[in-house]
Amino acid sequence: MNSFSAKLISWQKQHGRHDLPWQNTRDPYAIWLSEIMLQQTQVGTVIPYYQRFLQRFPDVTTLALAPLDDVLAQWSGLGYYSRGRNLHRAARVIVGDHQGRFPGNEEIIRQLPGIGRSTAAAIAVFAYGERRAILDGNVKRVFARCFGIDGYPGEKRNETLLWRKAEELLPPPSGTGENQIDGGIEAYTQALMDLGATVCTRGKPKCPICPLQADCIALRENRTGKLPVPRPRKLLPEKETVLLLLMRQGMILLEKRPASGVWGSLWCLPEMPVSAISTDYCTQRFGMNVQPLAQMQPFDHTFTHFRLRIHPQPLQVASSSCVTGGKGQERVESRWITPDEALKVAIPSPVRKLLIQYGGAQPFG
DNA sequence: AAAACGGGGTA
DNA sequence: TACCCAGTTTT
Repeated sequence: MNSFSAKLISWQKQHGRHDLPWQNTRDPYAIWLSEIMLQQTQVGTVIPYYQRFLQRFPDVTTLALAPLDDVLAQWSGLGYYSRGRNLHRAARVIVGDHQGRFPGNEEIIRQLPGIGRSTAAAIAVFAYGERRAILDGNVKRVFARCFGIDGYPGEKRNETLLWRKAEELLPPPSGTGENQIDGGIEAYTQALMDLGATVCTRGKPKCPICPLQADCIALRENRTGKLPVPRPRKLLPEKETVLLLLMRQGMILLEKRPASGVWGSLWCLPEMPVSAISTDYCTQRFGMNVQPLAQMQPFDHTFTHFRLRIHPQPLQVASSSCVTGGKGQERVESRWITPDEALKVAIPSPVRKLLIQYGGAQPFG
């Protein structure tokens, strides 16, 4: 047992998290679900979704047989809907290609959609006790500080180094040592995650209570604030758009976005160029007679690659309007829906915010 | 306003 | 393989 893993395992037993809903199970399906939900989403947010999801889809077959729309409805509000789509796709692969049994080892797990190297390793560790290295954002931060790794961890060279570290530091295979602790790989893996989430945090790390404080290069050199080094900055282009809140008899119009590009396949408010005049635009595009309603504040939504300034435009649709379509448009799927129902389908977060905000300010309709 | 975050897609 | 992309929250 090397001292690094020994320290972490013993820390985990005393100070780690032990009562998360997906701990204390060996069901690979439940563990898989938790790992996917935990990508890019914090524990506290995940828990209620995780429990609801498992109730509705208790096993992989139930999930595979369900319509995608039902899956995305359960996912609604969690964001990153491609995770939900991949989850559903993977469930169908498991039922179609693996007789409905969750793949029994890391190599096969990793071939499923939505599962990369780190996620596959985490599932294999917690479900099967396989001895595999994980390397998620938390682990990268812990390692970058502890070993004083200079340079952006996403860079190829550093990433290779980090993966090598991650594998070297694994507790030794069970059955080989005298002080082998049972469940070592699980406790070790959980320790790395918990340490990154609760102690070795991005800002204000709690170094005085860290089990690695004696080893940590960043701490010794007073560089915890400098490591890991941030991703190189790029200038963000700015774009602007108008989102139309078309109201008609208490319903609002949503459109399905194209599968590729921003907000792919999500339900969204109709978009209009800022240069257009809303009344003209709606006549042309939808064949609707509309009247502008109360002004709303523009706000920014930041993507990784650009900043989008959104101008919300509420519009009252004359009930006499023809609502079945305008001229020359490709057929985009669209639906009138009550704002309450809209919040239950897969919508991007700025649209969600807008609906909540508008619903709070005005009674819909 | 910046940083993070893990996987997918494409050249 | 080496890029670049997407979507959202936290700090």
